[in-house]
Amino acid sequence: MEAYCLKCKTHREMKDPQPAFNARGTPITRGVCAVCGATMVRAGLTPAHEGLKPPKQNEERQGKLVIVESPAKARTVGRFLGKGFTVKASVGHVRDLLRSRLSVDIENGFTPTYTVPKEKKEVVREIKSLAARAEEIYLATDPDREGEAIAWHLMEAAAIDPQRARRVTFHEITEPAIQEAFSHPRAIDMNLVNAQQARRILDRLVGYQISPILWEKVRNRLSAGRVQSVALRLIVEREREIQAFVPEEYWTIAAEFLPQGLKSTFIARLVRVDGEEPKLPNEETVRPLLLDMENATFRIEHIRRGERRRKPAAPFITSTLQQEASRRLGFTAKRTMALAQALYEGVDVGEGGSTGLITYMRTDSTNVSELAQAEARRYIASRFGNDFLPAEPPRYKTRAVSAQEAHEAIRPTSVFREPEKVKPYLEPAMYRLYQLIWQRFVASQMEAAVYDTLQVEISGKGTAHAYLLRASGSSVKFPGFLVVYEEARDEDAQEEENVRIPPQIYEGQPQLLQRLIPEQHFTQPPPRYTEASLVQALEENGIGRPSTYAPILSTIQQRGYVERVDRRLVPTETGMLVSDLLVQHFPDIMDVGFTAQMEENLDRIAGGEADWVQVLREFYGPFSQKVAQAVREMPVTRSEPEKVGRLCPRCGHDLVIRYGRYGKFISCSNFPTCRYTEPLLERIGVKCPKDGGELVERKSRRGRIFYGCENYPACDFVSWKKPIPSPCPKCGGLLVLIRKSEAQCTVCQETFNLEELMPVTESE
DNA sequence: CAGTGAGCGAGCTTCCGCTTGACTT
Repeated sequence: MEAYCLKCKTHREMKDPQPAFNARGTPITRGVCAVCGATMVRAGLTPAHEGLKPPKQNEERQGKLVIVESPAKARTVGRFLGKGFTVKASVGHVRDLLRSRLSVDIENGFTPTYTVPKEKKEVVREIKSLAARAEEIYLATDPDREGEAIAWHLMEAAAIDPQRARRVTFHEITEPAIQEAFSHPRAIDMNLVNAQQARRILDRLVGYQISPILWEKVRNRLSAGRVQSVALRLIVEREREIQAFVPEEYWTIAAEFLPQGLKSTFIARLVRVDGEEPKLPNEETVRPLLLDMENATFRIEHIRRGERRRKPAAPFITSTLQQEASRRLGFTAKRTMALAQALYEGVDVGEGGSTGLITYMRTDSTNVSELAQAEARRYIASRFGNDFLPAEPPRYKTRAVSAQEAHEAIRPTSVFREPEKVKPYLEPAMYRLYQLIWQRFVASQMEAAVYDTLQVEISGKGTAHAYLLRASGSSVKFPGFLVVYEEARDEDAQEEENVRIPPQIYEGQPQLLQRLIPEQHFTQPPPRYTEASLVQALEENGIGRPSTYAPILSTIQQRGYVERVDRRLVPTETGMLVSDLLVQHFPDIMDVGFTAQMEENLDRIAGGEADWVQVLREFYGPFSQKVAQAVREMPVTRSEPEKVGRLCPRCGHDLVIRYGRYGKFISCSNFPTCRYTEPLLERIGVKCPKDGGELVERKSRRGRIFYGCENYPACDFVSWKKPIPSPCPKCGGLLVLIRKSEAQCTVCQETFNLEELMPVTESE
């Protein structure tokens, strides 16, 4: 008998043919290839099958198969379900459009062609074989649009009979939630799946039709997309605001008073002159007021005592975790997510085996399971006392409009695993992130902090004007959650006024003016985005998802649209150019409201009120017009590659700077005839301490920047930290930057402030 | 992640979202 051999890729003779039935009851013949020995299967009924009976399916099939998305989740769910259940992970999506092709048949109702990518073949194969033998199949992927689509793709790719596919969903990995879910299985919701398909196809059309225009008009390898291009636009627009900003001078006046009969003073600020808010644009307007105030008489007009309650922040979701880890720990979004992933997957903390320390880290929900709330309340009561326990567990509203709330908030899996207890088992960075998550969660379940507030108004009578000054202060009356955690202040936020005011003051009390404090200020431009504040802006507009915030930041930097300078995102020339071109030719897609509008349509598809093909059609009609117009009208700004000013040592043509996958490099302008290349080395204007050669910026194999001598390999001087031109004032050694404005000597280890070192700061 | 340190490359590129490895491209 002949059969097709997968290994030989042709028909071969089959050795040892055995009649059998496959898991679905189809008659087959199994054997081995006579040439290569690989296992062969050939379908079809043969005379040899006579007398054999196909296995009775329901007797053959046994056990229950459950599929979730994440392997770590599979372990936990497996523990709760116990014997009789096999829990497998799909490890995310199992099918997608090809990367190398559009894979969308626009003419035929936007029909997508899905493929199982190479790295997912094994997962699908295993699930397929388990599903064929299982008595019951539960698709327990995440309870959101993507999860529903993954369930459907699994069914398609692993040949699961729709009649047998039971869809179950749970929003938290707790025993009651899982039991509840399994008692109410349902069919796959094709409306939800279609909403996801519409999203996927729209993103593919936008990305794959706009990007090539940029290759043609601007530069190769550029990209555009519904999410990344709007993120870029935000950064570019902020930069323009900063560039256009004209600082305005203004002045403030504060006064230090000694309350009559007391010994300690306090400071109040001037808020009214003759009942009006004072306008103080320059020193000329300030001086006459100062002269008049110096001889004025002051007394306390009004004292307002009050109480202010401050509630704890909600437990973390992905965006707030990234923001807080950036502010407090200085982590990039990427690093935060890698550390959180490790905490989620589990660490050996001496409890036998590996223990998952936190719940899932890609979430947009602040919900907390009742079990975790109850546990936190027990912990708080025993550790801090009942005063610190609110009457009811607090509920936190999810801010983002487009939140899908498929998971819980990010919290420790048990509050009883205190940071100090697990510290010995964790890397320092992991420990610090765990501590942050633990503290934030415990605080979120605690009582509000209570402050005593005090506001004092002081009136002043001068010869020319009447004055009103104000001072406010507060003191903690009951710390509440503050004993555990306080949210970090944003670097860009205004300091809240808090003045120490002597408590024995009273209304009508005369105040002796000690001194006047005039201060010159200038209005400030809005700050550049940090990774954290950009993520916040994206989230507020419903752009991107928890799983994509960190990758988006990487993409716009990799494309050369944006650079990070001192943790701030600064657009490059290319970034500004591309953003402007896209805004001009694709104003709809570049609108920050585009995603929200798309989401509305997706919701209508999911709710059965709209047809997904129709939604795509309505989008694509106008969009394809814009694409055609952009192809025709977008100006070509492809610039000639910049000349280096040297000639190619091999063929004598000009050397030019080109952009490769890993950034700029030098090559011959006569490419492809001449293939000469060399790395582009940027001098930093500092001489090598070893041989006096120029120091240059280089990149390690892993992409990190370091500084070395241009004479390498003859000279092997290297430094991770950036050397600066001025020598150590103490020993003359080489100084390197250890912080933004601090340098350290590589010889005597002395540290110096940059300003005291260099009257002329280095030019960037 | 922590420690890490000197290539390659170009024209064949690209999207967003879901998830981990397998190893640095």
